[in-house]
Amino acid sequence: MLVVEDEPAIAELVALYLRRDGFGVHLESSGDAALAAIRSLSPVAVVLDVGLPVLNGIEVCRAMRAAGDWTPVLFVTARDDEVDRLLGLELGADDYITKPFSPRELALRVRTVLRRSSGGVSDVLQVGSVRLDVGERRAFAGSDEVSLTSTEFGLLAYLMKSPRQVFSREQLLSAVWGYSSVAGTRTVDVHVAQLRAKFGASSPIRTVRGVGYSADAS
Amino acid sequence: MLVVEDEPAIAELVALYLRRDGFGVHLESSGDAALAAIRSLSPVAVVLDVGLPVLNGIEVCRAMRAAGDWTPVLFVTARDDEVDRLLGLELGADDYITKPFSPRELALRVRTVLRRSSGGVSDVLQVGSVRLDVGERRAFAGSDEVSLTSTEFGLLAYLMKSPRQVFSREQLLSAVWGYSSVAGTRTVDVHVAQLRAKFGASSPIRTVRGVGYSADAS
DNA sequence: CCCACCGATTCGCGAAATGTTCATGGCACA
DNA sequence: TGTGCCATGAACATTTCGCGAATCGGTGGG
Repeated sequence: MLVVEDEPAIAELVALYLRRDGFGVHLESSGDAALAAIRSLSPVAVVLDVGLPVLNGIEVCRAMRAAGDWTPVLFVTARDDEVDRLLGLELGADDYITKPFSPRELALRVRTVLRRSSGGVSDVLQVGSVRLDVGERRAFAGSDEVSLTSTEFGLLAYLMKSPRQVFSREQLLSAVWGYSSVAGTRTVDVHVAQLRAKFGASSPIRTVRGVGYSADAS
Repeated sequence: MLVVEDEPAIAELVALYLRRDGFGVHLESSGDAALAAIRSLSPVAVVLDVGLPVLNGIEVCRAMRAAGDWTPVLFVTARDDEVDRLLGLELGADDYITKPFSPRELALRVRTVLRRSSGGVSDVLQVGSVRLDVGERRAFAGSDEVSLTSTEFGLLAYLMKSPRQVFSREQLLSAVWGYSSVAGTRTVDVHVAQLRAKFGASSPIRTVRGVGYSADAS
């Protein structure tokens, strides 16, 4: 997954959410660097800001297509009038999203674009007997479905994306709740408790005293 | 394969994608030239822009049908209300797609149209006990027919094309209402409520709080 | 054995998302 | 031109969820 965006703050935020959804993310800030990266990295999809300086997103996409590269592209546009330009010309895109967007929305669209272009592979996470279908937003304990809220799902998904890796409460807050969150670190505990209650004995969340939590089979 | 489109940029792009899919593509930019080309080339299918100057797409199709030519036609329309006109006129259209469209989507539909016209298979979507005949635009709950408006049908069909996949309200608006739609996201809710009311207990629409909706059996 | 610290759990409030109803206005069709 | 259907958004009802505070439990060090 390649993200091309010249505003570092936005780029970081987007990367954060995509990584949380299990994508390997590489960042670029200019059009020509993007083209080089696309050639060398062969990403599964490209998130492309239209308003790049010098070589803009549309031109990058056109160059890719002209070179025979059909990697899925998702455009990010700043304003509605840019949308109109998109509408007329660049049908080479697979989807677009308008700023300001919620990172969650972006991640959803990326998955949709990938599913459309690659024939319906939905990404499934599994740790122990717990299974998470990210595309369908469903959770299972063995064969029983467990109903999770949005936050619970995001938290569990983030942990399960990196099994056995330990995350601090602060890490989890910024990753799952976002940078602008005002929630206290105790809130993480509450949701962990909630998850454990819902999964019972098969709960995959391990406490690492003095450090944080991790998703683990045992 | 004949593509009739008066905007050169779009025509070129569409041709690019169709050729990539192995079709031989011929381009025309006006209605009367299209009719001549159809007679002389006998294409396997025609991609026809509704908004052509002078002789528009609908008239071209009507002329073809009147002349006994039942070559599959895929309409490209700029707006949803044109869709209604298409359906109301009950032309021999085999499918339609709204601008702006993803070229991938177009290629997909062309293949579907060709398959249908050669094998006579009408595509039917089914989730749980709800069945949607896309070709005839009819909906059924079990064996009972349910009467849907065109917006309701479009929404339900889009959801059922990707069962269990979750779509945000924004995604649904883009896909069903069109990119240039100005409708608010709550409008989606209203139509979901309509569909649920019409299908009652067998409603296939699942709410995913904080994310959106999906079509689902359970 | 006691104390301090950390984590687990419960509870209630406030906020946000969703469901539903209704009035308006536009558009197609007669 | 009149009629009726339907999309739309506002308004209201309802449910759900996030969050912090308080309490309880457990663990390890002194």
